[in-house]
Amino acid sequence: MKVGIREVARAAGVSTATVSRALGRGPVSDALREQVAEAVRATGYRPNLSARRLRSQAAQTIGLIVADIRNPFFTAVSRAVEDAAFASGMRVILCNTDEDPAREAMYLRLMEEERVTGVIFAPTVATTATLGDEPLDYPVVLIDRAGPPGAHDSVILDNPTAGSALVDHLVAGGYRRIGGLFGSTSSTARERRAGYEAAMARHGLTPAVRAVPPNAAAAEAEIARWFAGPARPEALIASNGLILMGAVRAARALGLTIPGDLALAGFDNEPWTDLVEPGLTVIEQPVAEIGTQAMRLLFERIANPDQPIRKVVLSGRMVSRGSTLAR
Amino acid sequence: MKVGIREVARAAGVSTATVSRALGRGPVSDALREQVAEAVRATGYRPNLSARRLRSQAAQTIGLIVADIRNPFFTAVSRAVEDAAFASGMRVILCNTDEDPAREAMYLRLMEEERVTGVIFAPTVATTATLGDEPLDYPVVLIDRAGPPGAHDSVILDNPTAGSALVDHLVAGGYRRIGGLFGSTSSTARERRAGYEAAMARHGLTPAVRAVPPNAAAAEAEIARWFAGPARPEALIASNGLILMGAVRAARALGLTIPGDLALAGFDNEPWTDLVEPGLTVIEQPVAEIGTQAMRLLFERIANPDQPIRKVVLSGRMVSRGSTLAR
DNA sequence: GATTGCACTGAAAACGTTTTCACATCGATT
DNA sequence: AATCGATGTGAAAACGTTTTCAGTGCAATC
Repeated sequence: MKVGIREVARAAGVSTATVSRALGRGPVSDALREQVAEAVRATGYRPNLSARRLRSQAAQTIGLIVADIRNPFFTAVSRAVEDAAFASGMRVILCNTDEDPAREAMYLRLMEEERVTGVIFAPTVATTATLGDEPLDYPVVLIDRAGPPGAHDSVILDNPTAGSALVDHLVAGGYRRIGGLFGSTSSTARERRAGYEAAMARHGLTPAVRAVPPNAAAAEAEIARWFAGPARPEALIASNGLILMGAVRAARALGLTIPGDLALAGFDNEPWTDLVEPGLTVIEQPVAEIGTQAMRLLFERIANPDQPIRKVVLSGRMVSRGSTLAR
Repeated sequence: MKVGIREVARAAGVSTATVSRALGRGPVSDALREQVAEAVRATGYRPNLSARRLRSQAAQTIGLIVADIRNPFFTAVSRAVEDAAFASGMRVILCNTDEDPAREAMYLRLMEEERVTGVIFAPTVATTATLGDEPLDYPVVLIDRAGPPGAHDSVILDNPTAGSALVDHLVAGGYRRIGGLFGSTSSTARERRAGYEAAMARHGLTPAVRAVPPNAAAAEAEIARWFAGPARPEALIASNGLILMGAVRAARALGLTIPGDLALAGFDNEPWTDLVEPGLTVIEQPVAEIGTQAMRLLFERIANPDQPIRKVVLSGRMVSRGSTLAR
């Protein structure tokens, strides 16, 4: 038999309004509050969250839209987001887009139908361009990837600086022909590439970049093609953890020693990067911080919808390991 | 201005009932169906899913409760679950318990309040014991970890066989003093341990097991203690990917060569296990299959609540690599 | 002693849908 | 020609809460 607030009210000898107030925070006398608590216990009542959401017009739900939860970067961020959400009594709906703009659009629409409290979103460049066009009816915080300036709050890494830092590090180690392998779908990759190119120019070196879909297999294949040609780099910078993994695989497959034949540096200080031999030099991203800051921005935006757009830029930390040993 | 089904009905010149039917699958003439579609387009109507859920008593939501999404095993499973869910028009709420029975209980209750369609759950042993006590009002499919027999559908690995297989493999390679490092919170670890012990007995060897919290740091520390003592194993079996990683770190820290000083084998064929030198011998779990099978079981249970309890046991696949090279 | 204000309570409306029920309409069957 | 069943439609009820509105009682104030 189904027990609703009605049955609780009857059991406690009060009105449903009083039950609702006793359960939430409403002005109820201590005596009645205790009666209601007892009635809840006796009846085994569980509030129906759909009904609550409908009436109170507060979904208490946030959407988290990322490329692929299996990317450890997003995994870590999502964990932080979920912790923050549940701590505030909110649910999280997780969506994987596989970097597909059509799926991004679909999920953005779905979030509208869910009447979500807000969305945390890592968009592809394609979607980024159209993001400002028609306003969504929920606040959005962009993570990892920047949107058109001034349209949405965002929390991202200082990508240009990080990209430059890797170049500087490699140059200091005596490397000159430094190639770059960057993801083709995110603004993040573009910014890292810009930092790479700026640093290369500053050092009087000619950049050599290739863009790939951000996954290990694509990166590995691209490097194989690259090394089949004449202009082989002596060092390689990978714009994220998946591409970096592809690079390691490619080096193994080609029989290249690291860093002797090819120095390697990249992004994302994933656990395996110091387990391979030699360890990989990476820019570590403050993954948990990105998630919690995104939630903070979201909550503050909700509390104060008209405040100016904010952009939190976090610094990466370079972790220097054997893969970029000075030659 | 807010647009509900009411406004659409007015725009289309029909009743709200007709709009509802035209949007769902109800008997509506083609002419009106087109009128409604046009009105929806014109008004920019988006259905309110909370209202729909409340009225139709179908949450179209499934809960996924795991220890920690950052464990690559759960990451992969969750991705498969989410793909299957969204393909069926369902939402997924992801919950991390950190192996804490209190949080498990909390989330199980929360799922009740969400009136979820069903739950996919990887419980700790502590919760497993009490799972049958009070019936939940949604169907549950257990993954990775078995519950009390006959209480819930489940999809798990053939853990005893997998555990035995690793022992057999090591014994065939000439190893005798084979230690086992097993997680302390899951029935899975227990089953793998049982397989390990059975195989050891069969080979006339004395087992040496230690239980640890299932994370890399704890495993590493335990191995350090182990090797500080007198009875050092010459091979080690780790009951999951995190513990295996801890084992590798410990070996590195202790300056042990693999497999010379210590052979290593474990579970979960994560990408990094063949990037370390030497590659690690592991039992690969069909992670995506586990997720999709779980969803299938869930859907079939919903369609037919009274069918007998089912248990899908999947086989692991041994991937033999350098870490268990014959001595 | 009447009035004000505060703290609490219940009846009923509201949230935005789907579903039930009743009723037309119409072609096919008796 | 009357009846039936199938099909399409609208009015209104229902889903389970929260919130509004209108009190009620009681202590404090004038």
